[in-house]
Amino acid sequence: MGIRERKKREKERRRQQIIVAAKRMFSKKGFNRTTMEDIASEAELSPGTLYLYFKNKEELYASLSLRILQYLLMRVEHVNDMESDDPEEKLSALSDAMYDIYQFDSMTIVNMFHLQSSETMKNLSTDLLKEIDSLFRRSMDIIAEIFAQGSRRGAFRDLDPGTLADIFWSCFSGVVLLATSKQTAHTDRDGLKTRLDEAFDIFRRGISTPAPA
Amino acid sequence: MGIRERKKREKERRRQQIIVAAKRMFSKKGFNRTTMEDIASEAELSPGTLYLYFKNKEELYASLSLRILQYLLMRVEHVNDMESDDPEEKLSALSDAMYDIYQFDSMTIVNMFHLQSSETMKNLSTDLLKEIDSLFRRSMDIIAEIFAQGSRRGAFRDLDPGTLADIFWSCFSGVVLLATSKQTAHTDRDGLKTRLDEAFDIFRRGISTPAPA
Amino acid sequence: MGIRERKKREKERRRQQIIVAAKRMFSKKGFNRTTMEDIASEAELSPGTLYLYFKNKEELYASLSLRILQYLLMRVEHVNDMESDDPEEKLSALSDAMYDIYQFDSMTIVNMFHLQSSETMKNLSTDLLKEIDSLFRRSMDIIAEIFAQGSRRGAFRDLDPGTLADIFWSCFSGVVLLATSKQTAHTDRDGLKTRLDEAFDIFRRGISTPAPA
Amino acid sequence: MGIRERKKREKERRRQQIIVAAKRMFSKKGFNRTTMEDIASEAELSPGTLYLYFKNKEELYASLSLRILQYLLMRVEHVNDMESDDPEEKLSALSDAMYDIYQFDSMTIVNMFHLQSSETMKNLSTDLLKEIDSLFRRSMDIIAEIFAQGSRRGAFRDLDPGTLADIFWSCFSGVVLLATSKQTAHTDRDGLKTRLDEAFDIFRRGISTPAPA
DNA sequence: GATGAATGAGTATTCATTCAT
DNA sequence: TATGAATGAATACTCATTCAT
Repeated sequence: MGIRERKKREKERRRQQIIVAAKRMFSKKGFNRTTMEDIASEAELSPGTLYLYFKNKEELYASLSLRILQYLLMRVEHVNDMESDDPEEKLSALSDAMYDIYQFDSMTIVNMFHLQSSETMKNLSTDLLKEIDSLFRRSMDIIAEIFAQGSRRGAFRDLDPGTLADIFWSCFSGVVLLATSKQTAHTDRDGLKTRLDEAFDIFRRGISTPAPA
Repeated sequence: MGIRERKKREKERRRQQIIVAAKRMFSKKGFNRTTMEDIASEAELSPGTLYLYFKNKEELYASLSLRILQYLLMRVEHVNDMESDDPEEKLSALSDAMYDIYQFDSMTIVNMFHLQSSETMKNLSTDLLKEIDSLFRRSMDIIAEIFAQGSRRGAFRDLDPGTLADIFWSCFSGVVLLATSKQTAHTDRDGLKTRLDEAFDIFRRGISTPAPA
Repeated sequence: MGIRERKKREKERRRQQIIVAAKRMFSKKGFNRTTMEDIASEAELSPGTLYLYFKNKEELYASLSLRILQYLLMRVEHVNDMESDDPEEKLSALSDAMYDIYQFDSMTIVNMFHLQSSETMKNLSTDLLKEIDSLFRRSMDIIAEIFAQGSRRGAFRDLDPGTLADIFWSCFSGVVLLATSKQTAHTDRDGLKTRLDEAFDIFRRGISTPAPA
Repeated sequence: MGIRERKKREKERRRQQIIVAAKRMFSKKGFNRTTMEDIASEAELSPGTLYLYFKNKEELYASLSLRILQYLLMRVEHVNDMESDDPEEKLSALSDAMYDIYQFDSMTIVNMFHLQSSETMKNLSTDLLKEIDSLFRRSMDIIAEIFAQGSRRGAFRDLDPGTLADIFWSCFSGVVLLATSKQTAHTDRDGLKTRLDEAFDIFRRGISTPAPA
C-alpha cells in the first residue's frame, strides 16, 4: 500500500510537471504554435511520455482549464461560506475573488473564454468535458446562491439569481477580454483591477434596490 | 472610364463572393479546419484566385471582421445622430443596435473576440490591423460620446465616458461569449436577446443617477 | 511590303525588349526565382504577351544563350579571318576574344555552362536546341581551324585541332566557373583577366613545338 | 556505452541510406524534378524521416557534395604523401586521381560545379557551407603544395603554385563540363579519360621548364 | 496583337501520435 | 514506465500557362 501510494503520488507529480511545462509553452507560443515536443523538452521528458498522462494535445490543453476552474470553485465556495450577513460585503469579496482568479493564471483564463466554442476542441473526451462543465456549473450555481442570499436579505432587486450569476460572469470575462485584446479601446491592460472594480460597481448598483427613501 | 468602372465593380464582386464563401466555411468548420481549397470550391473559384484578392488565409479571415466593424460603426453613428434628447432612449437604441450587430454575423463577431489576442494572427498586414483597430476605436469613441451626452443631460452619474463605453462593450461581448460557449451556465443561447436586455438594463440602472429622494 | 517590313521590325523590337528584361531579371534572381510576371513587368508588358514571342520560360531563357553564341561565332570568325600569318598572334587574339565574350554577358555565359546538362531544360523545342548546338559547333570548328592553321605553320605540335579547340574552351569555361563560384580557391573573381591570360599562356606553351635545340 | 555507440552507427547508416537514395533520384531527375517523396520512397522511409537527418531539400542536396569533397581531399593528400621525388610522377598521379574523383560520383561532381554560384542554394546552413568551402580549400592548398614541390625540384617553371592549382582544377572542371554537356563539340563523353589525359598533358608541358639543351 | 484575370497542378515541410525497445 | 525514432497525413501557397475579351 505504501508503495502503491508512493507510485500514485509520483504519477501525480509527473502530471503536474507536464501541466506546468504546458502552461509555460502555451503562454509563450499559443496553442497552435506550441508543439508536443516543445512541452516535452520543457518538462524534460520525451514526447511519448506525455501521452501516458494525457490522451492528446487538446486534453492536455483543456486540463489547464481544470485547474483554474477548481480554483474558481474553491474561491466562490469560500465567499459563499463567509460568515458575514452583509450581501454587499460578499459581493465585494466575490469581485476580489474574480480578480484573483485572473491573476492566478491569466493566460489560461483568457484561453478558456476562447476555447469554449472553439473548433480546436473536438477531440476532448466526454469525461473531461463533463468535468469542466460540472466545475463551471457548480461555480455559477454558487454565485447564483450568493445573489439569491442577497435578494433574500433585501439588498438586491428581485431578479433571477442564475441570470445575475451569468451577467456577473459576463462582466468579468468581457472586461478581461477587452483588456487583453490588442485593441486598446479605452481600457488599459494594466488597469484591469480598476476596470473590474468599476464594472462590478456598476453591476452592484444596477442590481441594488433603488435607494431607499 | 465605363470599362474601368465595370472592372472595378467586377473585382469587388469577386471579393464579396470570396468573403461570403469564407464566412460560410469558417462558420461551419472553424479557422483551422477550413482549408483554402474548401473556400475556393465553395466560391466556385480556384485556390489560386483567392490569393489574387487576399494575401493569405489569415487576411481573408480577418477581412470578415472588417465588415462587421463597419456595420458596428454605422449603427453607433446612427444612434448618436438620433434626434432624441432622451439619454435613456439612446441607450436603449444602442442596446438594440448591439443585438442587431450580433445577429448580422454572429460567427464573425464571436471570432472577433477570440482573435484579438490570438496567436493565429501573426501574418496580418499592418494596414489591415490598422483598419480594424481604427474602426473599433471610432465606434468606441462614439459610444463614449453617447454616454457623455447622457451625463451632460444629467441622466447618468458622472463617470468617465470612455470607461462606460468599455464596460458597455464588455457586457455585450461577455454575454455573447457565455451564450455562445458550450457551457450553458444559466444562459440559454436562444435567449440571448433577453439576456442582453437584462444585462443592459442592469448596466443602465448602474450608471443612472440614484433615484432622487 | 513596307508595312510588312515595319511590322516585322516592330516584332523584333519586342523580342529584344523581352530578352533584355529577361536577362536583367535572371541575372538578379536566377532562373527559378524569376517569374514570368517579373519579366513581363520589367519589360512593361503583360505576362500573356511573353508567350506570343517565346514558347515558354525555358525557351526564353535559352534564347539568351543564342545571343552570346552568335557573338562567340562572330568573334572567332573575325580571328580566323585575320590577315596575320602568325599563329601566336591569332591565338592571342582568340584569348582576348574569349575574355570579351565573358564581358559581353557574364551571367548568361556562366549559366550556359550550367544549363547544358541541366534538368531544367527539358521543354526546349528541337529547333532552338539545334540552333544553339549549331552555333556552338560552328564556333568550335572555327577554333579548331585556327589551331589547324597554327599546326600547318609549324607553330604547334601536331595535335588534333578538334581536341585543342575543346581543351581551349574547357580552360576558358573552367577558369570562368571557378572565378564565379563562391569558393574563392586562389582565384580572385576580379582577377579573371589575369587568370585567363595565365591559363591561356600555359595552354599555348603546352601546345607549342618544343624549343628547338 | 555500447548502446550509445550502436545508436550512433545506426544513425549514420540511416544518413547514408538517405544520401544514397537522394543521389540516385537527383541523378535520374535532377534537383527540381526530384521530390522529397521520391527520395523517401527510394530510401524506403517516410518523408518526415528525411527531415530528421537533413534540414531541408537543399541541405540534403549539398550534403552529396561533401562526400565527394572528402574523397577529393583524401586523394590529393595521398598524392602529396607519395614518396616519389619525381614531380612528373606526382602530377601524373594527380591527374589519375582527378579522373577517379569524377568516376566516384560523376553526377555530383558536375552538380558541384553548377551549384556554387547557384540561386538554388539559399537555405544552406552556414555550417554546411563552411565545411564545403573548407574541404575544397584544403584540397586546393594541397594541390598547390604539390606544384610548389615540383617547382622547388626545378621541374616546373617558377609560377605561383596557387595559380597553378586553380588552373589545374579549371582544366579538370572545364573538360568534365564540356564532356557532360549535351553539345558534343569534339569531345566524346566516353572519351573523357583520354580528353583529361590530353588536357593534363598540355598543362604539364605548359608549366614545364623549356626542354633542356 | 495585347491583355491580365483565372487557373490548378504540384510539393516542401510540419508535427501529433505511435510503438518497438 | 519511459523513450524518441519513425511515421505519414494534411495543406497553404506559387506561378507557368491559357484564353476570353
